[in-house]
Amino acid sequence: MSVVLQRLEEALCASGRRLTMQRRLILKELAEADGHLDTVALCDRVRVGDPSISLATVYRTLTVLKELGLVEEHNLGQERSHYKVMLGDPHHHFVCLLCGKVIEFDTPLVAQIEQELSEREGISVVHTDLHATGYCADCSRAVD
Amino acid sequence: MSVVLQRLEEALCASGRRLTMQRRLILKELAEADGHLDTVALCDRVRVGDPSISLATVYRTLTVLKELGLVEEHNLGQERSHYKVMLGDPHHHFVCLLCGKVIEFDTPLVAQIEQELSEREGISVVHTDLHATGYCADCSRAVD
DNA sequence: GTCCATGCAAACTGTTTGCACGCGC
DNA sequence: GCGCGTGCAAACAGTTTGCATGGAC
Repeated sequence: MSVVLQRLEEALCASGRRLTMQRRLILKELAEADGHLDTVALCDRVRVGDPSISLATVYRTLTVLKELGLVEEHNLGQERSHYKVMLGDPHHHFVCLLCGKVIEFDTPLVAQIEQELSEREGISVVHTDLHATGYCADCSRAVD
Repeated sequence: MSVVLQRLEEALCASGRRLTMQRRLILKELAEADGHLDTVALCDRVRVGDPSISLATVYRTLTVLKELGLVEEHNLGQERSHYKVMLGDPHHHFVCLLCGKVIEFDTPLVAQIEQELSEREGISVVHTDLHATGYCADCSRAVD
């Protein structure tokens, strides 16, 4: 069992909520997903373990996880919301305007911006979210 | 008539689309709104000028404006999408978590990030939106 | 045994679309 | 006059919720 899954389960129990089989499966898939999952994709993967799990349960579990700050919801311009486990390094997103592909990246320049901003404005930056849009390599070629 | 409104109307005409009364009203409200507007707020304001304008028209017009790159859609975690006119220099936002104050800023580092990202991933970045949160100078002092 | 969590289906909300009419060009 | 743009209402998609049952504690 991965350490991420373990931490998710512990946090859920610590909040006084019950660790049901459905939640266990949902946490497992979230922990194993390396990228973002939307609600339907998550539900599909969870149903491999138990086909009777309903989409409503997935939504309710995600709501709980958001409340606990264990998971982050992103609206990247697509039809459905995407969710990602927040344990791990912060990162940013590039979304292709044509095919919707999401590329995650991180760069020390963001920290540099935060520092510059803090000094210039006398503010205290807690979190920075960078969202780039454009055309991915494949779609750039297709346009030519 | 503001220069922003004028540029919006010109851009719409230049794209070969018709400048109807409804679109005129929608562009006017978008140009006058200093902050972000969601679809319903925009429709309400437009209906002051003409109560018969439908929400569908607002959505259709916003879709056109998005296609032309005149307006940007933001999903800031709220129920509805927000839209903002994109004319003028690009800039980014810092929002104070306590008092809600918004500080607009720009930094060459963002362009640097775009370039780095383009080269590393082989992508073509069209637009980058940076959204920082934290505590403004006043609120930082209040917390101490 | 208590009561939270679930499955189901229906309700809800934001957004899109089909259609006939009307207006910009 | 042609054809895009509009209003209306219905359709749609994602998400939430009411209710009775079942399982975690």
